Amino acid sequence: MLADPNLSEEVKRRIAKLDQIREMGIDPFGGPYPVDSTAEDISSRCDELSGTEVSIAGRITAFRQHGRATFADLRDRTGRIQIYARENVLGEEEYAKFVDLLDLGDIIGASGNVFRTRKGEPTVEITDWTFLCKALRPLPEKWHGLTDVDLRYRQRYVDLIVNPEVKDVFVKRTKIISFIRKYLDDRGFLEVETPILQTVAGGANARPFVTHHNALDIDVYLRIAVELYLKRLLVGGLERVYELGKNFRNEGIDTRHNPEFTMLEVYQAYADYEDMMTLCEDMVYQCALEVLGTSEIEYDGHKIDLTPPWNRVKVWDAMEMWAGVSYDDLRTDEQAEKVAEDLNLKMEKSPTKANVINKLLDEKVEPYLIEPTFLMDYPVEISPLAKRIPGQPDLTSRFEVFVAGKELGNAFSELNDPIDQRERFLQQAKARAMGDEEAHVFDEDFLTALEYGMPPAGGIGIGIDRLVMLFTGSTSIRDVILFPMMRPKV
RNA sequence: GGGCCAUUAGCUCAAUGGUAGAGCAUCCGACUCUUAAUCGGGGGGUUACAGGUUCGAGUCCUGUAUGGCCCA
Repeated sequence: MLADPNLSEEVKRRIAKLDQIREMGIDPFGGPYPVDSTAEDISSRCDELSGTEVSIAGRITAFRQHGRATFADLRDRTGRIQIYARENVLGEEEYAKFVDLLDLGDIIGASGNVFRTRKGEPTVEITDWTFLCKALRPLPEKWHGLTDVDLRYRQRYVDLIVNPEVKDVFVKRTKIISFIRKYLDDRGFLEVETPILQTVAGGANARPFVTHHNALDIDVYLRIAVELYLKRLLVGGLERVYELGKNFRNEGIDTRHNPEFTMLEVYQAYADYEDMMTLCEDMVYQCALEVLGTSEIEYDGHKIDLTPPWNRVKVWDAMEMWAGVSYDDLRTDEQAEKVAEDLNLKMEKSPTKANVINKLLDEKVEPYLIEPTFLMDYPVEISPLAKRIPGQPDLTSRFEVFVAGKELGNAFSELNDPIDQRERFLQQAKARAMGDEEAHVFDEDFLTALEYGMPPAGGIGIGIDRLVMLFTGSTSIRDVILFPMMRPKV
């Protein structure tokens, strides 16, 4: 940085100040500081603390100078507090240091006495202060903050400094995740960790990232789901397991997709997809009460009540209602092709029965599911890991759950018949051979596991980023991921 | 992948094809209860990048880069 000849005047000025500060025997980058209060403490207990000495630390975000007295804003993790420096309190020399050496963005430690100004503002009149870190770059404008979305995502640290509401989103995110852990732990679920580097990336329709292990000299994939590993644990007798972690899918980036995202998967032996519906609606509802203090959320102009029970609609009923297509119209690939043509569907994949059904749901059904809704009983062709419904072998005990037109989760009664599972994998292999790169890969070891016997189970996957979007009113996934994927700047 | 839009001072934004500006930040001066403090004065620009048209381009054209929105 120091070698860069194109430094702005402001940065040059601040670098020059470093020497000045050091010459005075002060370390501009400080050390530990004995903090005993926070901005929030002082604001909320101002009258109680009035006249007592407090010690605080944080970043200076505004100055209001008045000659021989200066007000400044100091931000710490809890918020903003006003500090007041007066020449006749600090002495001429210390006050001059405060005015001349301190810049917006610097981090300081300060101690002084709490009081309330005439206008009622909780304030610390400082008697002593020290540099904890000199900032070499200036902060963005105080009023508009940083609005350039490109910069906000690339330099989230600046975004967090100047746009306080950004932090609120991520605090909520953390609370949501903590709540989910507690909810599941309390019900006897065991949190586990399964491989992120996998030699067979299964459990979902998606293209994986490929990397290479040098010592073994083999390509490995970053996981696209944890499903097949968690079900191996059901075989092993871990009857209630969950994993909360990153999945990676090699796909485009838009307002709903980031190549790495956070997923929750839960498996419960001796349960089925009905139990997963109950778990899903209850967990999300309780989570909203805990984190938001209400079960009513507002998202994208919609008022949505998360109170159970949520709507339950069968896929084929929804198809008839929204797309005007019935089960009998879509029995074969040939019929599917005709439907795609009649409805003028723009298919990016070949118009097979499975692809046309997916497309119809995507375009004609899902966007209209605003109230929390379980869309149930998916066709077997697009549900290769779900159990068939007894007496209706073309359908599976599977649901996807939608809120505000967005998919929040996917769940089913887990297929535990190893022979049927083998056939499903073979079907997927066929689709793969036909060029569908997102079709499931054949996993022989998973079949071996099933052959040892897996208890009947319900399983659910919930997209945590989507849930956080819903709870925070964010319309872009990038607003709920601290460091979203960005193309590198040259 | 396609279409549209954006990119100008550290930040937020202006500027009929004709001298690149404002607010905040910064610097100098005044000011001891301000809070977007106020008042006076100053400095700061490869107009994203590379070409082209033109007497003259921030502005028009072509391409590239990054981002956003919509479509697929």
